[in-house]
Amino acid sequence: MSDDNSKRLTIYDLAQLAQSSPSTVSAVLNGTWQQRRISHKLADRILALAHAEGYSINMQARALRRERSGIVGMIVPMYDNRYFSSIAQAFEAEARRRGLFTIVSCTNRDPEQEREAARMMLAYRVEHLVCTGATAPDAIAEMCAAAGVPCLNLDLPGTRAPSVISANREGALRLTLAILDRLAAAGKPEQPVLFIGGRGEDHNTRERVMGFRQARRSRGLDTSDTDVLICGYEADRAQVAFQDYVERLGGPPGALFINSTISLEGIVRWLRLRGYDLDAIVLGCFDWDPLAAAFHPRLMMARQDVPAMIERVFELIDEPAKARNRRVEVLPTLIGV
Amino acid sequence: MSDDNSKRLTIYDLAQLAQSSPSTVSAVLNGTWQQRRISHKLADRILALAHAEGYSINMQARALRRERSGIVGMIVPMYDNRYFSSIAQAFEAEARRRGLFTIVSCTNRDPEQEREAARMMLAYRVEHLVCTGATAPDAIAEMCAAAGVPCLNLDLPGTRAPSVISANREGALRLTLAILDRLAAAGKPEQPVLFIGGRGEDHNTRERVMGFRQARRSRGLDTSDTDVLICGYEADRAQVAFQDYVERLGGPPGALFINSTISLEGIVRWLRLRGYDLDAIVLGCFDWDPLAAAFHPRLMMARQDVPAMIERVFELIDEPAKARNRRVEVLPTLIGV
DNA sequence: TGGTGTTGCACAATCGGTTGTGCATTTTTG
DNA sequence: CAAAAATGCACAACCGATTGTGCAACACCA
Repeated sequence: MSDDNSKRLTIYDLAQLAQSSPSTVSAVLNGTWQQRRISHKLADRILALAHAEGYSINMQARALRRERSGIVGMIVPMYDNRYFSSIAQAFEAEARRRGLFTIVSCTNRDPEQEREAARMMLAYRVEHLVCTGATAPDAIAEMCAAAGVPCLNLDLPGTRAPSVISANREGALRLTLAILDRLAAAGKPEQPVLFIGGRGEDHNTRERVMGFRQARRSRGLDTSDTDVLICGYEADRAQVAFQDYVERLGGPPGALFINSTISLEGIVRWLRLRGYDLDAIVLGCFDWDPLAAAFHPRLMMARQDVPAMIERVFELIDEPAKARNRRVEVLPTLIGV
Repeated sequence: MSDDNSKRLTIYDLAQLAQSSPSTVSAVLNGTWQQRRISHKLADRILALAHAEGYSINMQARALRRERSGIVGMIVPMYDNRYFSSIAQAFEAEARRRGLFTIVSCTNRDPEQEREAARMMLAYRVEHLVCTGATAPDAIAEMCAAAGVPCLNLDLPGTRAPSVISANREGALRLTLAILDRLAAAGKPEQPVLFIGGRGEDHNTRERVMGFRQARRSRGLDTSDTDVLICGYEADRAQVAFQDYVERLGGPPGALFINSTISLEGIVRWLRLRGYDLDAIVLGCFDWDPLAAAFHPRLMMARQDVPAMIERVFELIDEPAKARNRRVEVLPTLIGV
């Protein structure tokens, strides 16, 4: 190890130590030395020296000169949720495989924070920006367009950028059918089924409601507006809305289509605290959580296929031409049916 | 908006447009223009121009010249876990408040990936590096030391860097006491209590086992080695180890101290699939998950105090002198007791 | 032996901000 | 009204890597 008495080692320092030139050192260290006809001997010497002295390249300098940062950015609403965190994790893993460095920002579903995060990412000259669960994806898409940076939406449709989303309608349809089957098997096919959770402005929620209604219609059931509670995702909201519903109905519905694990939390908490037997109610949740599955094996879940979605994202990244405002849908898989 | 016909706008372009000089533009844009006695009028004109043209600073250039990146790095083993993801989220939020940009890497508890992530972070010239749940924290600390970058450990003690950890022993002691109380209240104080999950090389696990034993000793109970199953954290491992234990014992123990929500997943899955009533077993878990709480209100959990831990981390960052290999412990809070 | 080709490397410009310094103007002071 | 001080800005040298280009030295061929 070198003495770190003052500054970090640069290629100029190495050049001096190796009695060579900065350009040669640079070529050796970035692997282009063969093209530059640097002798094997000198290359070895420089590599050994760099290693011995603990040289670390300065990525800012490289990025500046190359006019390529090697960074991809991702904006997520939050981490502490199995869905978004697995998205971030899968994205980072795939980016790493491609030699790209990932930066992720968490914007709490706040449009202002989203804009600010996008601004920073563009300032760091990300080569691609992927937005997940943003509230204002088009604003970000426009910033990216102005900067000439390709932008993708994940889990949300944007009008101004290509997007990869779950097949929300089809997934919801299948989940609903599974719920109805379970209800019929339990001998109570006529009991009410409640759709709860999500937001009205949210495209995913709207699609899922449509799938829900469509599935019921295919079974000859009509869906009253009072059986669709779009109360927000938050656990507490869902809990309050559900309690209202149960009080109006005089008891819990026969089955529930719960639109996210967050809402599931509120519903289950309420049911358990009131002493209801979860096994007596058919539960389906659009989204997946392994702990929920462990606690309630009969819980049906539409698990969004994160690995496949990330794969599609990179396919769109690879072929920007093909991507032109396309929308790719990925079918979630049903768990516990 | 400008025509983005070719490249991104630079301060040189702005200087030309404003009939001024790059240094003036730079000063105006980074807020030091008053010190440089730039007139208010000119500053306003340049700001308006920059805004109109959608100028975005190049952080690589700034970082290179300033020799300060404004970036802090964090290494976590994984995201898709409530504990680590909330750590990442809290860290990013606090860093943002301080005008720092955060980059997080997820290294899957793999020492090689950890080294690689640290190397990259140092190449990006992070100003601080915080390691959480790393398997080889000291290796990273040494890399940082060689680079002259302050390094902190979070949730793990390192010998070569200051660290912030949960008060594992005290937390485990309190959780165990709560478990024993619950067991006594259920009228079966003599039933076996099993400690399960975690890794032997893991400092946190060792401390928690000590707290567990200590609590039992304080109640006059001895702890047999067969009642401590250090089988790894993974759900499947815990499940298999637990099944073995139950088969040896001829039935489930009266109570369980489960060392992580990951292990909890395996245990609960097994119990439920075998048809056991969770309410008949006293369950305590070192770590917290809101969905688990919803499904099983009587589950006791030691919730690690992430906000407080992050606060301590930044205190150590602020006062490097004070930090000198200190170890700060933060008491987890008991949920559901 | 002179010309051509190849090998092996160094030079210097460049990426886009930052910042110490210098120098005209203008204003203030005695 | 001259000297001193303040104002307002531009110049140019960086930061550390990349890369087009140039040019010795040597090999090869006729």
